Amino acid sequence: MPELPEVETVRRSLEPFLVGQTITQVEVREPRLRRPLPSEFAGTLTGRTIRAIDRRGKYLHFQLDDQQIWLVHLGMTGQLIIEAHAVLPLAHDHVRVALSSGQHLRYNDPRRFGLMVVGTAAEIEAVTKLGHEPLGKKFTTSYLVATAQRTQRTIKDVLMDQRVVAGVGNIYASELLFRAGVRPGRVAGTLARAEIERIVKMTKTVLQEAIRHRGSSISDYRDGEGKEGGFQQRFRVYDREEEPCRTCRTAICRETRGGRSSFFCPTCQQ
DNA sequence: CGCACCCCCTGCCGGC
DNA sequence: TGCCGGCAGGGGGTGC
Repeated sequence: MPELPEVETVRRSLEPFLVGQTITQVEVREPRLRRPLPSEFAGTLTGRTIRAIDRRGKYLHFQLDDQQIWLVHLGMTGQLIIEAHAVLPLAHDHVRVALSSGQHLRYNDPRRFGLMVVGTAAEIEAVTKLGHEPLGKKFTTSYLVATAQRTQRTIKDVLMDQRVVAGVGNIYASELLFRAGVRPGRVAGTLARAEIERIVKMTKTVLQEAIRHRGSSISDYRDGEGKEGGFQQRFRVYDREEEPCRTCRTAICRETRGGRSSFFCPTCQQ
């Protein structure tokens, strides 16, 4: 569910509550996430202090003592929610963390597509294998042109490949391609440089705008305090099949490839 | 190696 | 009302 803007919003919302806190107790109620949590997971986290919270792509990095990183990926339905006090476990609360402040952090994830790993930076890198940050300086037109030229995949598939650029998912891929005026099904290598340039620019614009609106809440996304985002009200194409394009009133089209939907305006996008 | 397909899991929604 | 199929923001493994 959560893409870069949602993960960044969660990071910002948790930061004031968690940085400087020591983990006093960890309860694993369901270890069967995308990768089973090892038996030593709780012991490894207990007693450590959270020095900072960083984000890389759709992953959160809780920086701990001794160069260790607690890596968290929210999958489709994962939530990290801070509670002022211990509360009774809710359905799908798989991991619960008590903090020195007396507050508690719940990891709730109905579909269990999320991931947690504790390890060094090198170990985390081997797990995540991410490309450039879309909002960073290295994500440039030249980089995306070069990447697009050595693949037969569609531009949307390339943008959603986390090894190419880290953090774009199904919603923002459709939204940024609308703004760039490029159809999601175009083969990446056939795009003109000017089109790639618009795509790179709109990737940054749309992600920044979505962060400003605290992400998109379709059904279950919430930030660390349980608050909804607002960017879903600004979607131009995502989940708007048959609805009029906000620019030209043409009906928005939906296409499915590999089980995932793409949305676009057949008039505004070539 | 690149890519298409299928799977993982639960919940919800629409149609019959 | 109830059941069933399809779909959902994620990623990974397999086999061609």
